[in-house]
Amino acid sequence: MPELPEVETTKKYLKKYLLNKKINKVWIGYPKIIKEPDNIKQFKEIVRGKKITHINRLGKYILMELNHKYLLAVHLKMTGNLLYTNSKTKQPHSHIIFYLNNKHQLVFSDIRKFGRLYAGPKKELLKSLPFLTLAPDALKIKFDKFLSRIKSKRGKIKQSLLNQSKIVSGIGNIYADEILWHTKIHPLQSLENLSLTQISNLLNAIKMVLTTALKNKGSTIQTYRQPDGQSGNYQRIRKVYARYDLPCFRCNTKIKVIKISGRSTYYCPQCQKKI
DNA sequence: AAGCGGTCCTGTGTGC
DNA sequence: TGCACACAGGACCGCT
Repeated sequence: MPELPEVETTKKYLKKYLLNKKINKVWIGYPKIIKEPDNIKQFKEIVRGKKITHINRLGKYILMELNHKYLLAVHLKMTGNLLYTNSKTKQPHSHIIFYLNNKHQLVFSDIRKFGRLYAGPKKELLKSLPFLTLAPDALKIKFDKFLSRIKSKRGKIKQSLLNQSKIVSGIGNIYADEILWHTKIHPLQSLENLSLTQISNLLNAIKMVLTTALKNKGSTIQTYRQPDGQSGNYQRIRKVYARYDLPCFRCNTKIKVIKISGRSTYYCPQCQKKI
């Protein structure tokens, strides 16, 4: 699933329903999901009996603060979901279940099992990888910082947007393509050749695309669901992602697809020219 | 520094 | 219909 808009949508929902709830019990069906600490007994000890005191987002991670002192962090990777339910029947692909003190459960489900959970003392966890190296949030960064980060790095724009520690954090494959289409920048454009105007347009497009996606509760291409099971809507208004051979909304040229570091990259060969 | 290919997994769609 | 293969919202790792 999930990039910043999907993670933020999930976070907002959880914040509404999970705050001040206590975790009574944890069920672990697939231990490899637990990345930190390395044994699941310790994981259960950290989490069990704790109250959820804050819920935040850091890049594509959801952070749940427990008793003001510990953190439970979740990365959904490609197909992970956090579902909030009071259903007694276990859904397929449920790997971790947190039983709460209000007859509800927080369920981590994930078809491909790439998602990961972390738990530990707050300060220590945030000082450890991968949290330590995350770039500023794509929705919060100011222009000066954005500019200086781009100017101090090299590489191609698409890969750079996907790299969570390079310029900003939160952008993934769908929104990188959407952002580049809106700014008319070719995905293989080098950072060093970006003009000041292009950099300014880029930041505006990042904020506009992510904010619009957020308003639409993210994109559901296949598996992303909000914690109540509902789909997002941004896929309906996307401009390029997964529109191979369809006409560009600006110029009618057929959308092309290429591979960039193994990821499908959609762009308009007419609007998005490389400099 | 940056860029690859491989890896972790399961499900779905396509073409023969 | 059956089967093989490519591909999917992410991100490490090891190598060049």
